[in-house]
Amino acid sequence: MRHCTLPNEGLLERMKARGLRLTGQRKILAELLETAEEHLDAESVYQLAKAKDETIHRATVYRTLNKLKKLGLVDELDLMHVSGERHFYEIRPSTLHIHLVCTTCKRVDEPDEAFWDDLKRRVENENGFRPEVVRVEMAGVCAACLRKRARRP
Amino acid sequence: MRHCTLPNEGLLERMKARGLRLTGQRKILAELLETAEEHLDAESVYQLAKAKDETIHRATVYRTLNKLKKLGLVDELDLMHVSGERHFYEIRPSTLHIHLVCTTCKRVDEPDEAFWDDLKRRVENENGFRPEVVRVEMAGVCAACLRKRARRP
DNA sequence: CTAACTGCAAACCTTTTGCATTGAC
DNA sequence: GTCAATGCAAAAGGTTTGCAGTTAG
Repeated sequence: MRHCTLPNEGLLERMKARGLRLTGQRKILAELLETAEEHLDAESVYQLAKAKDETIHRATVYRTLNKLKKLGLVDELDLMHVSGERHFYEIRPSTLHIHLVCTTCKRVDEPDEAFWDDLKRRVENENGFRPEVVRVEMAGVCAACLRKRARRP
Repeated sequence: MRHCTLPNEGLLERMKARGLRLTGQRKILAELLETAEEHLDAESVYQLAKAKDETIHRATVYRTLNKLKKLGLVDELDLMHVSGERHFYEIRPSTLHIHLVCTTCKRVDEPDEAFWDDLKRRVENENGFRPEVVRVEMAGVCAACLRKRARRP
């Protein structure tokens, strides 16, 4: 299991391939999204970007995130509102997102994708629906918090 | 498979059980949420409510939806942004939500929950995570649109 | 060169809040 | 009667847009 660190090489390349111009601002934003250790909302992206380039503007962040979203290079998540109303952005890792959100410590983990094929096959067979992008979000209690809870009940 | 019509008796009763006062406005809102044929966003809820009671105010709709959300009686969904940025509300059917969103016709279906136990058991065994609320959203092509596509390729 | 992109500021839209009043229990 | 809930209006918050200047390709 990994903790939200996708070694997702080549967002910039994929942006270029889709015809986007690789401006300085976009290079910063792409790098931020690629190396993020946690899910970022628009404001966090803006703050981190501003730390690297004082002149970057909120509007640019919004415009870029929207563009990436429309191209399907980035996805917007609410993580079941466990952390309030914020919306988070992440590079689209594949066609599958699985997020385990701990309601106790707010940590988000992304488990391995072992059951993806089962899930997809079942939906295709039983419902005639052909899944293209799948999002699975579970809110619950993570292993660490379960252990803590067991120690101090 | 059903089409987003949950015979979900008793939202009002559950509200009362949680200590909420059953005002005229809340009765209208509860009925709307219970009988909705499709997922409603806040503005739609407001418009439908206004049709039944001219004096009802947006603030009341927001306050009520928030209250229901915090109590876990209602959930907020983005349905993978297939229909833009709108957020939808639905009565929490159980701890499990499965939505199949067709990217072609925008229809949302909710399949039967046969694989729920598998999914939960696997996450619990493989990741030590205890799921409490599970949301599965799939964007793809529904059976009807696949058939249409097959006829006119 | 030129179309795409940016910064800026204003506009926009959705949601929240303070306050006086109303109404459920 | 009391406290929660409402309507109203104003504020807040987050996001988008028009425009003029800049820059990647």
